[in-house]
Amino acid sequence: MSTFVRGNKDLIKAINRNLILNTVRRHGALSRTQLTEISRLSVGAVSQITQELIREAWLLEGGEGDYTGGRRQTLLRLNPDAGCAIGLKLMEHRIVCALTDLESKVLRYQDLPMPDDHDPVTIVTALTEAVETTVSASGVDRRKLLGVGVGVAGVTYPQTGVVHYSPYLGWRDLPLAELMRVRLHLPVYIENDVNTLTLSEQLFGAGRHIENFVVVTIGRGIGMGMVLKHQLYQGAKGGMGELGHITFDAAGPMCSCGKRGCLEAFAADPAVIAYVRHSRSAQDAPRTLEDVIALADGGDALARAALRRSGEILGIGISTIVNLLCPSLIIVSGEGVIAGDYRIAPMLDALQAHTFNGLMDDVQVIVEATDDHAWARGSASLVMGKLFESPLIEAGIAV
Amino acid sequence: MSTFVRGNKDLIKAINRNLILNTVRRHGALSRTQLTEISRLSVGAVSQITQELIREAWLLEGGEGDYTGGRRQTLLRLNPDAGCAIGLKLMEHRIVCALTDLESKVLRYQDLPMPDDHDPVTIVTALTEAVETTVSASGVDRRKLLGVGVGVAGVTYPQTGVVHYSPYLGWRDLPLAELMRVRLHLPVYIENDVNTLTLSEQLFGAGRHIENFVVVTIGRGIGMGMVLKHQLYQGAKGGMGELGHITFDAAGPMCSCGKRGCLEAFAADPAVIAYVRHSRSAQDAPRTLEDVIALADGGDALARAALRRSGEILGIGISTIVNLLCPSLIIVSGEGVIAGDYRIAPMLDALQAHTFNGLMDDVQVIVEATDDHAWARGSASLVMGKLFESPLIEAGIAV
DNA sequence: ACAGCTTATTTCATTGAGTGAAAAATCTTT
DNA sequence: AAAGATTTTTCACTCAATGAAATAAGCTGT
Repeated sequence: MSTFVRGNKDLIKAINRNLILNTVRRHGALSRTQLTEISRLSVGAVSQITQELIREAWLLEGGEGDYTGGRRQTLLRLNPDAGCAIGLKLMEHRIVCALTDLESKVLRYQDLPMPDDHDPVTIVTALTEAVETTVSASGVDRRKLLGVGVGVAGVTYPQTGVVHYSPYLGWRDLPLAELMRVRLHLPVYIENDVNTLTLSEQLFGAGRHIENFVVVTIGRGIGMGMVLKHQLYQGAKGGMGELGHITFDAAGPMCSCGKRGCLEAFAADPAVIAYVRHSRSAQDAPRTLEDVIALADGGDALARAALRRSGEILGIGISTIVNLLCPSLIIVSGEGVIAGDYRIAPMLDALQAHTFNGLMDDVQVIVEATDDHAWARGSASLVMGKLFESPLIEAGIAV
Repeated sequence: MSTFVRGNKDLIKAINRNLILNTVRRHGALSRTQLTEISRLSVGAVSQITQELIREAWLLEGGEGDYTGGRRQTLLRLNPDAGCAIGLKLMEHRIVCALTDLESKVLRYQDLPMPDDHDPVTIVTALTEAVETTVSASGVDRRKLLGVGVGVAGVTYPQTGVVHYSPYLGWRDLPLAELMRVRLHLPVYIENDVNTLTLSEQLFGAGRHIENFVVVTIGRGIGMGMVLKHQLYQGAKGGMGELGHITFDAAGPMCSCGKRGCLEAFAADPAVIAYVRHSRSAQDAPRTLEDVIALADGGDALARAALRRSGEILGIGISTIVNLLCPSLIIVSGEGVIAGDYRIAPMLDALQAHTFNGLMDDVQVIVEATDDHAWARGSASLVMGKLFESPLIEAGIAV
C-alpha cells in the first residue's frame, strides 16, 4: 500500500526550499533574479527562502554577476561545508571509509581491515570506530556530520535499514542501520553497493539530471543499478538489478547461484580467468584479471579471445536492458573495466548489434573504472540523496 | 531537461482534490469522516473539497454507513457518469471503438474496417467518424465526452501525440493526436497499445495500487508494458518494452526486425505455427494458432512440442524481467494466451527455474486473455489516466 | 413523544506561504 | 553628484489548510 501526499503549507515550503536548493546545485552560482526566472517563483518567495537558506548556512552569498545596466546581482552558491557525510563500503576483507563534503569531495579517507569474525557486535563496533576515527582525524566539527551511508553487496532493504542477504559477509536480515544508529546517534542509510554508485552518478556524475540511466558494474560479479523517472529504482523488496543472473544460455555451465547459464558465469572476471586457466599449465595460468590483461598485452591469443568473448556476451546482456528500458545513458563501471578495449570494444559492437532497430540511436555509453574512493563516495551520497531529495519523492507519490 | 514543481496554493488544492477523488475511487464508498482519517486532511478541508466535487458532479452522495452510536455517515462515491471516454484501437485491417464510463464500463462498442488507403486524411476521417457515430449511437450527451485515447502497435510519442513508427500501418512520424484534436475539439491521447493495456490494468484491473508490475502480451509479437513506482514507464523517446526483440540466442534464426535470434522469432505465435508447418504436408499444415491448439487437443505431439517450447522460451524471457526489475506482479496477456496450459505451464516452470534465488517468492503471476474489448477499454483508459493522475506526476517531479 | 447521548458535518477565525506591486538599495554612466 | 537601470526587499493581499466550536442528525431508553 502506498502513502498519498497531502498538500498543505508545510509541503509548499518544503517543495520550494528544495527547488531553490537544487536549482543552485544544478546551475552552480545564481542570483536571486536568475532564481526567480528559473524556478518561476515570485521575487518575494525567492527573497524569503534564500534569506532562510543563507541564515541556515546552506547557501553562501559571494561574487557578483556581470554588469547589466543597474545594480549588480549578488550570486548565491551552495555551501559545500554546510555539512558532511560518511560513506562506508563493506567488502569481504576490508572496510573503506570516506568523509565527504556536500559536493562529494573526499575530506578524509581510511581503509581498515574487516574483522574476520562477522558477528554483528564485532562488525558494528568496527564500523562505528571507523566513523569516529575518520571524523576526528579530519578535524571537522562532528556536529556537521549529517549521516552515514553504508554500501554492501547483496540484497538490502533501504527503508528499514536491514541487510537482507550479504553473500560475502554471510549475513541474513541484519538490522545494521538501527544497530549503528543507536551507537552513533546519527541517521544511517543502507543500500546495495551498485545502487550507491548509481546514486552518486545521479547526484554528482554523468547521470546528473538524466531521467533514465543505468549503471552496469563488471568485476567479480555483474551488477546493475537504475535511475528511472529521476528516481533510483529499488524493485519490490530490494531485489532487482540481477543482471549477472539473467539466463544467457539455458544449457550453459552452473553458476555460483545454483542456476545454469547465467550471464555472470560467462562474462564476469572469474569466468574470463577460468577460460584462460583451463588451457594452460599450472605455472603460467593467470590468477587475476590483471594477469589475463598482461597476457593479452603480450599478444596471447587465448587471453584476448577470453576478454573478447566476455565483452561480446556482456554486450548482449546490456542490449537486453536497452531493449526493455531504453535508458538515455549507460555507465559501464566496476573494476573489470580495466581490461579496456580487449573487452569493451567487442562489448560495444555486440550492444549495437543486438539492440532493436533504432533504439541505440540516442543512447550514450560511458565507460569509467571504479576504485575504492568511488565506492565510498557512493555510500556517502546516500546521505546527500536524502538531503536533496524532493519532499514529494520522500513522501512517496502514488496514484 | 526536466521541469521542477513549484509549490503554491493552486498546487495544494490540486493535490488534495486528486487525493480525495482517488481515495474514493480506491475504497469505493466513503463518508467524509472516513476520508478525513484516510487522507489525513483536516475535517474542514474534506468538507470543503467534497462539497466542490459534489457540486461539479464528480462525487455522488448516497447511502448511509453503519450505525456507530450517533449521526449516521453519509457515503460518497465516484459518479461513473460524470464523464465518458472513447478508446480506439488501431489494427491492420480494423478499427475498434469503445465508449466507456469513468469506471471503464463499455457503454457502446463498434468495430469498423480500417481503410485500405493508409493516407493520413483518410485515416483521420475514418477515426473521427468512428468517434462521432459511437457517441451519437450511445445516446450519451456529447459534452460529457472527456477525451479520446488511441492505442496503436509501434513506437509512439505520447507527449506530442505523434505516432513515430507503426509497422502494420506503415506510418512514420504522423502527428495523429493533433490531426484528430482539431477535428473533434477534444483532447486526444496516443499510446503504444501494450501501454494502454498496462494503464487499464493499473486503473481498473489487477494492477490497482501495485507499485511495480509488468504486462506481457503474447500474440503475433511479444510486447511489454511496465508500471514502475506507480507510473507507466515510457523510456527515452517512447522506445521501450521490446521484450520480443531481446536476443535469446545470438546464433538463432533471422527475425522480421533484421536481427538474429530475437525472443519473438522463437516464441511468438508465428514461430509456433512455422515450427509445426515445416514438418507437415501442405494440406494439414496449421495456419493459425487456433489450428495448432486444435492439433494439440487432438493429441498431436509436434503441436504440443511447439507450444511447450514457445512457453519455455517465453518463461526465460520473462525471467529476465524479474531478474532485472523484480516487479511484484506479472500479467501475462494477449491473444496467444488462448493456448492455455500447453504453453503457459511450461512458461511458468521456466520462469521459476531461471529466476535468481528467491526473487520469485513474492511475485504473483496472472494469466488473462485479451480481446478487442480489452484493447479498446485500454485506449479509453488513457483519458481516465489523465483525469485521475496526480498533479505532481503531471507536472513532472524531478530532482 | 422526547430528553439525552453520540457521532457526523459544517462553519469560522486563525495561520502562513506565495504573489506582485511598490519601495529601497546599489551600481554605472554622465 | 545626478540620472538611469537593475536588483533586492518589503508589505498588503489572497487563499487553502487547520482545528475548535457550532450545528445537524441519528439512536436509545423512559
